[in-house]
Amino acid sequence: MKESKNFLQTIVEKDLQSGKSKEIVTRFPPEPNGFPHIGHAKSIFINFGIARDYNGHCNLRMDDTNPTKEDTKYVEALKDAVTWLGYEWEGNVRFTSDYFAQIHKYAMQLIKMGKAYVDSVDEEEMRELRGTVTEAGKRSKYASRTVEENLDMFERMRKGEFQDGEHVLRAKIDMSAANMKMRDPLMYRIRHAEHFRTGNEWCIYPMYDFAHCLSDYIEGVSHSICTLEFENNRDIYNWVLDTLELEPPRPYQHEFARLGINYTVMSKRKLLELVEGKYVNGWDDPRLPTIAGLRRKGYTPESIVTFCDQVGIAKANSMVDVAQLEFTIRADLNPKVPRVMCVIDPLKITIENYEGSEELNASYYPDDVPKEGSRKLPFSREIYIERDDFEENPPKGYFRLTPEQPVRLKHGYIIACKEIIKDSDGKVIEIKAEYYPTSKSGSDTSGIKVKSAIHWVSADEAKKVEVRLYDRLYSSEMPEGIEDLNPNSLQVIKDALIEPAVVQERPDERFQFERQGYFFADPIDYTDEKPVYNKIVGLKDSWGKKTKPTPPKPEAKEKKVQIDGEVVPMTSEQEKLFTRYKEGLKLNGEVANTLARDEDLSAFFEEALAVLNSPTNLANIITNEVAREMKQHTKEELKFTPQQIAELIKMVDDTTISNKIAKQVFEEMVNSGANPEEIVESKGLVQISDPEIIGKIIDEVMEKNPDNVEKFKAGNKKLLGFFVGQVLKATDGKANPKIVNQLLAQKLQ
RNA sequence: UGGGGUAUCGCCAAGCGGUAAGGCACUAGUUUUUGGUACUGGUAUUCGGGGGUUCGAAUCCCUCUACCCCAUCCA
Repeated sequence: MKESKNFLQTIVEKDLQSGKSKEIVTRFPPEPNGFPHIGHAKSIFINFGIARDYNGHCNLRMDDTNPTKEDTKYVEALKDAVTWLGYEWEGNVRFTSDYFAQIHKYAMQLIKMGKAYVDSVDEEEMRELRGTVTEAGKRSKYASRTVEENLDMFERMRKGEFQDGEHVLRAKIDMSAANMKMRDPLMYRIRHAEHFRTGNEWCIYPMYDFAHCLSDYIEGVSHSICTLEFENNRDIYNWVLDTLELEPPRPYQHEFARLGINYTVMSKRKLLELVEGKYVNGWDDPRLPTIAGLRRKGYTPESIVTFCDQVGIAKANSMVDVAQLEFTIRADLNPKVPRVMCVIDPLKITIENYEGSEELNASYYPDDVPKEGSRKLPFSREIYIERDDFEENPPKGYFRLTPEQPVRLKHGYIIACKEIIKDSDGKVIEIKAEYYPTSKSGSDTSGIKVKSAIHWVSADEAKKVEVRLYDRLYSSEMPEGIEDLNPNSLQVIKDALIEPAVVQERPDERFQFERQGYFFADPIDYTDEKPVYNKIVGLKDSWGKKTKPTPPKPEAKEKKVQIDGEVVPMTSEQEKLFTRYKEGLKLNGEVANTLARDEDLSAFFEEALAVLNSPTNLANIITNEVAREMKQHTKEELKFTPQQIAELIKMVDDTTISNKIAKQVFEEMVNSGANPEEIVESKGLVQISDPEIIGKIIDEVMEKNPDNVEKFKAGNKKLLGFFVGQVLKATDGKANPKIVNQLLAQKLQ
């Protein structure tokens, strides 16, 4: 776990501490109607991760309330994804369909409570009656059906007496609710369809909004974590559980932002389009962000979990850079996998002064990877190197083979170019070279310095393999559709050449092909006759970056010019109040403005003012602190009175307490409703203004932070705030900050 | 045009009235028989804009702006 907590962990800890939750129970509740992708991985990571972190448990539940879309093959894929990522669900896999009978009972209970009714308008009419975002909706005439009628109708719905769409069960909430979701939401609809688990047992199916909260409740879920788009549904979630008056403990819903990654797509619809349109080769195409695709490409579950951890969990919609994902797989594989040599685009080299052959001993791992293992590497007169590793007219900074520049064959000898052979088109087809017999790796006495070591394979012993080079699926950072597809996202190299040990010994399934990247033996197409390797990710390539600079990222978007909108004009009433506050009471214009525009605030102010004639200080605390409390709570919930605020400010006025203490006292008043004077007395909050006492504390603080004293003296004036903070902390906030500031400025000179 | 959210570096993201964490990316250097890795440094005088409160504001208040979600018998 990272050091900093995410907001869900904060909530969980708070709930555990307050006793709101006795035990942490989460659930991963996908609808089995599509293949899981890395977005699901994030949800799995969050739900299973939180359960693990707080010694709770996590259920795997298939939210199978819509029989027309779901299928058991998706159930398997989902289970597989969870297991692959290294998590275990509690008990059996749960299904919402397991709870159909119970959910049905709850529906009947709601009907009996008069909180649900059978509606019989058609879809179009229902939409009209629902109203719009700005206009209230209206209830249909069927909303007035009696409990008996509703019970009877609902029973007949269940028995299958009606066609799809003829009737629905709706919650009776509020057709004029500002939250559209609360305008009598549907709870059951008729669907004469075969369900993949319950078959034809039911012909009515609960809607998400009714089934989800109850399923969570039935399973004893404590924290129901979902994505942001369900924020509006939270009201229904709570309404159902509250209205049914279910025994505690009950679940609470919390939302986080779904994962977005650039250069790819995550929506079910777009993914389906790619697969069905054959733009990719099935759900496990390595270019896809599906779990199956990532897995086939060679990603490890560890790297994906790490990725989820690194990108964090928050409520801001965001788009993570694929580079972050690529980093996690490199970091995971680097210390784990063997290094081998594979030439993808071969160029023949004949070493003219070498006769015979030999076997070089080569470690699978570089010195900085503490793993054991080596193989024999055949070396001979004819070898292949990467075409890129020779340049007749090298650019500046080129370290590889050139007519003038020798290079080391990794694990082998240093060679130098003698002659370049070209075909009729001028293309280099072969290099005649010579080697330095004394330069053998490990026993080099030649004294020749080379700028780099390149990979190679021996011509006779190298094995032909297929290598599939994958690049990002889309060329656009935020792809819209198939027109943004990257035409070069897949490059199949049929005849790459690999050193023999890799396919003969098969020491691993993942490798680093030296200087090229990480590769994975394709789990499906690989055969001994035709080995196939998928490129997982390339190595970081700072040379490639220099030579072919990627199209410069659209440069830092300019700071948007902010246009001030129009401020709503004041009513004449407010205008009058404003003038009185500003002119009469000499209040700051902004403060007067805030006060005048808010009826509750101004009323509160007037009452306090009647007790204490200190308009400025009263207005300040009321437009700030009191305003905050009034925003967060209803008037009835407020535990403090205007008179008490006046009392508080009186103590500020006569310098008994500082502004800072006043805020502390106010917090206490908010919580306990106690009198300010009592709070000050019982907590001994009287302000310390004695320069001698404060001076001593300052000395102590300076002694404890000599480096910061230095920094301050060196010119880091920001640190004054740090010192003030330390002194205040040492006095529990009681030191008079003005005096602290003065004294500090003197002492730190 | 209501309601619900969100805004901190190129991309993520901590922070909850007292010195602007961290990761990716970028960049400079050291090590290196991978132009890899590792290591060391550099990267936000400023938190969407403007005001206000305070000794002190990314954090509290007011206001404006931008983006996302909501009017499926989908989830």
